[in-house]
Amino acid sequence: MSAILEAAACLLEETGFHSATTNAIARRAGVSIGSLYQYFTSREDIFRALLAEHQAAAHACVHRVLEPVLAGKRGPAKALPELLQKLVEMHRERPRLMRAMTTELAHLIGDDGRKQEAQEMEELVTQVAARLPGPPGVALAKSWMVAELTSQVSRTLVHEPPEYVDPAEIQAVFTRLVNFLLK
Amino acid sequence: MSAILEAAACLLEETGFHSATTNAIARRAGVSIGSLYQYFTSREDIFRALLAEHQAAAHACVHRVLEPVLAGKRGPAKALPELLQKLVEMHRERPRLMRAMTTELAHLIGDDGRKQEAQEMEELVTQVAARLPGPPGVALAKSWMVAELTSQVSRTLVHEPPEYVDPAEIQAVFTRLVNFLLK
Amino acid sequence: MSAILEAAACLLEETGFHSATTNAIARRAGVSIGSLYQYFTSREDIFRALLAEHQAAAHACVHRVLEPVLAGKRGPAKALPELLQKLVEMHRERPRLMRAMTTELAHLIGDDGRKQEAQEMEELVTQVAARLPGPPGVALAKSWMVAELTSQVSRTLVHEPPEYVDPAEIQAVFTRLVNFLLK
Amino acid sequence: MSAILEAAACLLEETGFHSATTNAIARRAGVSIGSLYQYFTSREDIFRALLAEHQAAAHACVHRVLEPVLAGKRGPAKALPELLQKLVEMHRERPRLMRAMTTELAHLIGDDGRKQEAQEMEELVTQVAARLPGPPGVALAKSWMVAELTSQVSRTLVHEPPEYVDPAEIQAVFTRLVNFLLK
DNA sequence: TATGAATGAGCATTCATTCAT
DNA sequence: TATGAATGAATGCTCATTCAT
Repeated sequence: MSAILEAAACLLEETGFHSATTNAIARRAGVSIGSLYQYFTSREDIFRALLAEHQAAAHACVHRVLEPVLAGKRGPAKALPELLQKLVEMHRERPRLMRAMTTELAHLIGDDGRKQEAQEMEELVTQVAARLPGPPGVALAKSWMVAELTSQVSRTLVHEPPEYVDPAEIQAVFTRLVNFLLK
Repeated sequence: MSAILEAAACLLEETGFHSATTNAIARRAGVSIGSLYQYFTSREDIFRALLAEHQAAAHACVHRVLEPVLAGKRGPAKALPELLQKLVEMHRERPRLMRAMTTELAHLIGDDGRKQEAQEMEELVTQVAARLPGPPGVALAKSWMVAELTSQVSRTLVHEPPEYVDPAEIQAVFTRLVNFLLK
Repeated sequence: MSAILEAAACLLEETGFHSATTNAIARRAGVSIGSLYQYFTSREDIFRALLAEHQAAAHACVHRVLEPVLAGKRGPAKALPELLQKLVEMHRERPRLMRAMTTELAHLIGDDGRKQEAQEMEELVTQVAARLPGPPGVALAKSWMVAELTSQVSRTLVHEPPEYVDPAEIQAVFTRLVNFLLK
Repeated sequence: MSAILEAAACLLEETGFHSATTNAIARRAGVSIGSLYQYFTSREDIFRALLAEHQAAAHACVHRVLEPVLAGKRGPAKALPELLQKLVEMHRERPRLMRAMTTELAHLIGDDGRKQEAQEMEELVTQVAARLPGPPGVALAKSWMVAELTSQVSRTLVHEPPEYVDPAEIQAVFTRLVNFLLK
């Protein structure tokens, strides 16, 4: 099963979603298509599983960094630059695969998937907001904005790095921004 | 030709990329497939044209708002909240189509397309940065960050609006952020 | 009209029957497809005309050499080596075109075309046989055999020249053969 | 696989290359198009296989008759009339199919195929020539000429039989010719 | 007479999926 | 449980031909 997912991931990286046919995946995984269909109900199912795997990894990454914050043991303004760093590292592990997931597999995320992801984000955003001073509505907006910023910047930094901007300066500006919003 | 593009757009909105077959597009556009292939060299070509049309519209929108800024007649910190507003409006015009473009059509944007888009953004970011006080490297990073934030927030606000956050507060926070960075 | 035929011939030479589409022929000939269909009723019609043109040329070639023979002014055994030579020269003028005609256009020669060609050959074979000594049945068979041999050898000599055989020897053997049969 | 080839052969015989579509072949063979493409990579591939099958049969026929000649157990002048006879019989088995192969399928024989066929012929011609008296160059030319004559006459005798010539006389003339050249 | 945009029947081919072994 | 040959619906695309201008 994980062999199948890995095969799908490799083909995705190497030649794209289009040419990652079920037969190709099975061959690459060293199993028969019959077996492939014993573990996955359809081609989409395979890629959705891949997506879920990635999402889980991302969540683990986020939670690992944010746990001390949620536990009140660390200020969010301190943690977020580190989170950005960790997310960048995560994307950099298999950049082509990561990119393929957000471009070629984006259409597989149904409304359910989107809703679930939104809910998980809501939880985090809300909890961080709760630790912020000021009116709750404002804190929520700030927390949400930081979340958006972090995910967007981490992705862009890996997949469309702006060559004309110094990454260190981006980090610095990000840190100042986070301090401005979350203090 | 525009009838074909419109047909493709409608099908994309209604039933997705997958079912927007060339025959379906032609039928919807009221032309024969033969004619369709007189104007477009392939199915992909149609959708790439659609993408280009959208990109052009987005650029027009951005330039309209930013022109006074680039001309030195208006401060960027003032203009950006308005830009956010305009972008949101643009996305809201045909939200399903807009969404489909970034999910189902994302894989059609080749490296060339990405490069071109990056270049156009670089130009804008650089010009705005030039009007900012402080060291150029920092100004560049700030300008870039605002650009990322604006595009991300405008998209999310339309396609995954966080129900638990007050949009007005988001706008307010965005404005404060922009003031913080671009002043 | 001849411009169209020439265009068809060129495309046949250069890229084969398959890619010699009516539109390509018209473009190459510098006329519109509409005009093309004013002169020819169908694509096949064009190529059949080309074939007929070639056939006419071949017949002219044969008759030019054989006329003195039919007029009793020359012995067939003398004339045939010359005919072989002339046919080879004809094939060599545009070898690729000639070859394409016998491979790619062969299927366009319907039963009618075949019948007509056979008739024209019959006439010639019969007339030559009439000038031959011996029983008529035998003379006919000899004459026919020489005709077959000449057409086959002239074609092969140009299109599949056997590198391991000396062309001069082939000519010599051909001459001896003709002398053996037609004297 | 052979069912597919047989189906292709039948359709070729009955309605020609043009109407022998892949779907028609599959239907006639009693398999799905999917299966057809499991055994052959393309439509052309099917017909090329058919051609190869025929070529193999022809070679078997030739070798069967010529083997004693090559082994020195029989004179070539004796064997060739028999070879002509066998080739005629071969063509007569499925004349329409045979004819279709040389007209409708001729364009599928690429330069490689032609080269290979030429080589196989060279081998035979050379070996027969080696058994002939006289200078090698002349023997080669004689041997080649007989080969050309045999293939041409056998084909024509079946597909364009000259009604005005007595087949028996043709055979007789052929025999005398062969005796003249190969003795 | 010339034009060329429009037509659409028709074809080769793909690939997710099934099911008998 | 594993296999992989067989399936066939579905699709992108071509190109000879027409006809209004």
